[in-house]
Amino acid sequence: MITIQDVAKAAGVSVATVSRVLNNHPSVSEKTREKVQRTIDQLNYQPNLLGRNLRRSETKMILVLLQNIANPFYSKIVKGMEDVGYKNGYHIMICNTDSDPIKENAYLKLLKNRLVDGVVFMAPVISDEELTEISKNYCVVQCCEYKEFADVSSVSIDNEAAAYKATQHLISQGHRRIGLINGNSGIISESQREKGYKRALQEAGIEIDSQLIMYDSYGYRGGQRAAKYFLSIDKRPTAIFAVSDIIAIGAIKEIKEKGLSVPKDMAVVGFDDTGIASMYDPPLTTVAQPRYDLGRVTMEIMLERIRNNEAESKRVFLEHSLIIRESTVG
Amino acid sequence: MITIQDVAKAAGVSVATVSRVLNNHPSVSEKTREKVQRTIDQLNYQPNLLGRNLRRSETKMILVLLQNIANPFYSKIVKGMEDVGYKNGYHIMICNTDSDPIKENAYLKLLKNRLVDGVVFMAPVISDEELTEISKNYCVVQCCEYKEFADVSSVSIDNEAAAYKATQHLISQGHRRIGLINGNSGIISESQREKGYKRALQEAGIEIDSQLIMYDSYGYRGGQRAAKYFLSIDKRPTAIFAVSDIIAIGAIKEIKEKGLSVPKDMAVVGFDDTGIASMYDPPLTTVAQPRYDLGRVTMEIMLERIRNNEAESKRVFLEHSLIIRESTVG
DNA sequence: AGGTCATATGTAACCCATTACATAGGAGGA
DNA sequence: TCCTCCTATGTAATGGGTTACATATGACCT
Repeated sequence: MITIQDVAKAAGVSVATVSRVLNNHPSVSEKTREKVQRTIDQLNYQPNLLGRNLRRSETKMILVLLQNIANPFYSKIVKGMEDVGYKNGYHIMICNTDSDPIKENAYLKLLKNRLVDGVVFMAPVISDEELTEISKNYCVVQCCEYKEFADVSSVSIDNEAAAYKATQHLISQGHRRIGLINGNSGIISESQREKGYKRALQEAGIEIDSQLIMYDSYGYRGGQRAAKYFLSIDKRPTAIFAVSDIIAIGAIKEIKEKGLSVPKDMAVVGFDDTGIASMYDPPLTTVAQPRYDLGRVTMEIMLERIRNNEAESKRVFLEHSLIIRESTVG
Repeated sequence: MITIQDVAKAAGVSVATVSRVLNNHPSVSEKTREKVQRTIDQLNYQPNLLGRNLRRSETKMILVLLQNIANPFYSKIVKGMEDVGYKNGYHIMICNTDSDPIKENAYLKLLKNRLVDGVVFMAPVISDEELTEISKNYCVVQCCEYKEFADVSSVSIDNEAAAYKATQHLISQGHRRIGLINGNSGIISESQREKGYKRALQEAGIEIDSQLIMYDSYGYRGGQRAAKYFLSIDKRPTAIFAVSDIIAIGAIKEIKEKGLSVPKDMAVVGFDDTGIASMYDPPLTTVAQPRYDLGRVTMEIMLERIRNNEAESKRVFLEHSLIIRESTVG
């Protein structure tokens, strides 16, 4: 392996000068710079970042902890983070936690052991207090899901307002019995979306019927199960608001399988506007999150925090929008 | 920051002894070990991995280069890699290349700069020669897609045989005019699958009609465009083999939109058995790859190579299977 | 000429953990 | 008692950069 020493010797200068050339330090004469650069090129020298990282005590790596990359919701968010990181010389490291606290903890070691300069939590399972504590010593930002009582920056949409808008849309289509298929993993968006759903009903003078609120796992099967239940009850709903596209699609599949039509017999709204929403049959009405920007802003806040460790934590909410497609409008 | 020096001082031993305790070196007396461990716990000392990495010249990180994590095909593969890596103390770093040679090259710097111990290519854009060259000095494995003439280990399925089987299935359903929707990105699976498609036709005594072979970008739109074309030509095909599920779904959407039925008017086969295949309406007949195992085996070969740098490169082919659903069978 | 100052470069400490080698101290045998 | 050998521990070199500080060189001024 070629080291800075080898380059220094070959170029007839000291390692300090080579280092200065590598880092574009101004106090190197043009002549020397050229000579050193030529030697670097000749030897095809690549600085060993392990040495640099140790000395600088930084790695220019950001860890992104998400539940599972299988979730199509994440891809554009990660893209936003990557683009901003890349521009600033940072690399992104994506890791699946499977919402397993043990795994999450294992990855947090990378932070504590200085192998990454910061961590983005997409769905923290750690407690509010621990998260706040970690944030005192390390750079942490939350994206989309966040811990309400943790004093740690977060970037998300206003889930309550988004759910309110989605439910209102169903009401405006004449629906009075509207089912909610919520997740059951205890993340903050669930309770916020339920609040928005309830507020829309209340404001429209519709009584909240706990029979119409189902909790199941995120995913296709959860949607199928919930829809099956809704179709089985006495006064079945005429519309469903599902807190994710995949849940909504599971529900639609179930409804169609029963020989019913979407949206005529049952309207369905999803959430996230993942790729499948527009591809499905019928195309899905859904709440679009500004995914790229969620990632972009998250990374901007992260870099700000890395540069100024004293930066105050903040909550940022980005705009969402309701995308109306054929699953709710005949 | 607490260093090994602090621990040594507090415990009244040398740094060497602390290091030995950290690394479970046998030549430490039980008494000393306990004393040091107590101090470590008391100070909540976390070894700085930057120091360790520099000294050991390894980072226990593996870089996985894929085109884009948005592709649902990857998630289980990555899971397989992670599980094996995790068990062996390795972390996985996922990076999107967008098939951009510049980005790919930038990430390869992480390898050359020693920031990762190895690289998995899921879709190399680099040339066969360069790849072979890199593999001489660094640990590299290819997964799913690979460079045919690069002397670098790879793990994949037999794409030719899989496409042969898929096409044969359509033939067995009585189809004689079978369209192929292939990708146009030049990866090896494209030509292999086309070969398999052609072989199945030839063996069944069906003439190959170049009118029935379309090349478009991977993705929903590509599928739609190709289907639109197939529906417009004179002697339209009665079945389509698409080289990815998303392409197939784009095609189905287009077919249904024209008021035709799948599979009655047009049967469709996809590839990969991604989640959407079973969720779609109709559920999609597709070729399932052993995705978890592809990842698992890839990582096993990687670790083998890391441990024994002299290990020979090899090509591993895992079993695939055709999953028949309603998009081809009434 | 002598002094001041800026520029360019070198020397060596430093980041933190690992480990080869050295050594102290105790056990056991002659 | 003296010697050998083993165990436990310490000392210091090491990995590859970065950078504070020291110094050499030369320009410019009086």
